[in-house]
Amino acid sequence: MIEYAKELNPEQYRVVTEEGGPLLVLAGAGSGKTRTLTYRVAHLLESGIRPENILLATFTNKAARSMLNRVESLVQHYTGKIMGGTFHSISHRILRSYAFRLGYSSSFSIVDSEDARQIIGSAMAELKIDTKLTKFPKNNIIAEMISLALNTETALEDVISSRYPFFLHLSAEIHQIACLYDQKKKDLSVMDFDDLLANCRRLLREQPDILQTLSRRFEHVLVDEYQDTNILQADIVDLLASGHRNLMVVGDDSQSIYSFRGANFENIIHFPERYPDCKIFKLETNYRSTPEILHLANLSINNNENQFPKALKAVRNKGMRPVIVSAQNVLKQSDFVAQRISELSRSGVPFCEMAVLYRAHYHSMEAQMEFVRRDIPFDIRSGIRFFEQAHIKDVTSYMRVLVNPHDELAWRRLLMMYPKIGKITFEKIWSRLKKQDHPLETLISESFLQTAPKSAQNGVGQCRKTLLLLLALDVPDRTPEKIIDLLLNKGDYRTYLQDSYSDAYAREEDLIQLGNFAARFERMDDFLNELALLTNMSKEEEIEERQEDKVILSTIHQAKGLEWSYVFIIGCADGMIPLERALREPGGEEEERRLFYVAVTRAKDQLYLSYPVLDYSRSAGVQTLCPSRFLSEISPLSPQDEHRPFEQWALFDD
DNA sequence: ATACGATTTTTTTTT
DNA sequence: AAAATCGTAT
Repeated sequence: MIEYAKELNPEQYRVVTEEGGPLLVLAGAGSGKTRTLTYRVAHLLESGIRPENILLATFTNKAARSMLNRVESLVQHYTGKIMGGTFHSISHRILRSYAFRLGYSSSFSIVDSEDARQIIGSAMAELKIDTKLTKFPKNNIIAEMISLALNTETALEDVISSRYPFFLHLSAEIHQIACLYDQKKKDLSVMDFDDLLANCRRLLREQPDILQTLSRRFEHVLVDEYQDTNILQADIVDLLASGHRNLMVVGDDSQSIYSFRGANFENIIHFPERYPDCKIFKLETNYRSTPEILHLANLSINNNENQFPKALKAVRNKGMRPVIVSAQNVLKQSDFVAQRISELSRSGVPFCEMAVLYRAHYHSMEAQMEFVRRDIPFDIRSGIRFFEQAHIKDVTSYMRVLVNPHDELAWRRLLMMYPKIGKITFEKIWSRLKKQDHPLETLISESFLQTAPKSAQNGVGQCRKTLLLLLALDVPDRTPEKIIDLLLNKGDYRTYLQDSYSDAYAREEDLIQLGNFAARFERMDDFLNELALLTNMSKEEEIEERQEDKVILSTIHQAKGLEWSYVFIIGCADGMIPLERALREPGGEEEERRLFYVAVTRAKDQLYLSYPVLDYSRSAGVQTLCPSRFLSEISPLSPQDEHRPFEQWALFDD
């Protein structure tokens, strides 16, 4: 038996042991939110709820996994599985069973954003839209518009007029593209990320029997990071909880940082209106940070109008005041960070207790170089995601055509790797292939080779050879691991890698790791579908959960929910955070301030805020930067004042 | 006509 | 660093 009263504080204890019904938990940063949630699940299990009757929606799959692992170690013996994961992965699993009720094949596949962009691109080509004559938005911008319209439930026209007013005159064309995009997805039998949510909601809304089955199955619904849900996700939750109303949502409106993808923190603000009988709990004791760090965080977030009033209380002993460092330029800034990290390391702090956070990936470039130069071990949690890298997508496209020979996007990627096959030649080949019942067999037939476009025959021949090798594998042997091995050692992919990339060897290692990772899945199509939803983790995270002693470099977004003893926030200049571009969005400044708040509250012991005075960008040239408004607005006092929430360090040249 | 290499631009955040 | 664009070679 777990001794709840001993292991939890009174605030947490009440949440954990509260009966069912709608519950809203406002959990400030560092208040033990995850702990509360895990103990609540444990408590439900101990009170006799069966695991399969619990649904736990989290913001990342990793968060769900680690929470469920913790539950498992709390409650020793339980069998069955709790359904946990992101809304996307939960929706995905639901749709696997019921997509046929919406007219989809139950073997639909998931396209990631790159694939989605491709489809939109081909829709644009098909509509003969001239992207040259009039300045037409690029396909990724169109994708953004369509996605935002769906996730915020606004008409495409309204999204364009509020966020992309300069393209308003093109909204008719854009609308056409969106329709054709939808059509194409249906024809290809694929869903994009948004479709997963939209279709799941539609299923629950339109099919009362399914809603009944599912809402009876999930007797208790728990939602983490509720402030980052969008309307679709909130609706899905409401629907699933519509019978029993055992719904607990946990979140912190001050940490809502995903409005760019449709998250609406009003979901959490208006929760009490949607559930007038809900009970509201507040977790306001911060165990993480020193009072000095918390003071700075509180001062900053108080500049936001739109929020629940809250007062985070620090319980830790006094520590060091946060430090502001102004460096002449980005190089000096990374110099300082690296220098300080070395000093801390020499004084015995492990690297993994330190993190460098920034607003945008490209802010971290100089720091990366400096760390390499000084041999500081580090791990980057931003930039191109592991599963989205070209070589990963290359080898999985072989797997995709084996699983589904009608997968146009996979064929496209695969064929275009071969010499003399570009966009046009692919279209020619595909226009013949797609009419076939068995495209794979057709492509490897002798006769097809002869009728292929002359210049491409060599390429098609090579491709055919490789595919024949793959097909020679017995079906039980056709695992990702074996396929990767074969492509590298017998096929031509290793040569291709070496010809195309300077870091071919590192990419080869990635592929081996991918093979290991894939071994977790029983079926290859499961693996391929999950892949699209897993794109977010760095390889170490996802593939091998090894904890290494490395400094973490991360965007603030990816740092959500994590903590380190020593945190460096670089680029604390106006224009970098708040990012100039983000300020143009409605509500942009407040969202950026929340982002800053999230960054600051990651720190346990020491917080360093640095910014470069001079910055160079190709578009604007050399620019003088000011300290972030989030710093200047909380320090009206003179620099010498002892009551400033931070102290300022000067850098000296060596 | 097409592929492909060189050059230029362009960077938010992510399921 | 990657994508988009441009110019050249085939």
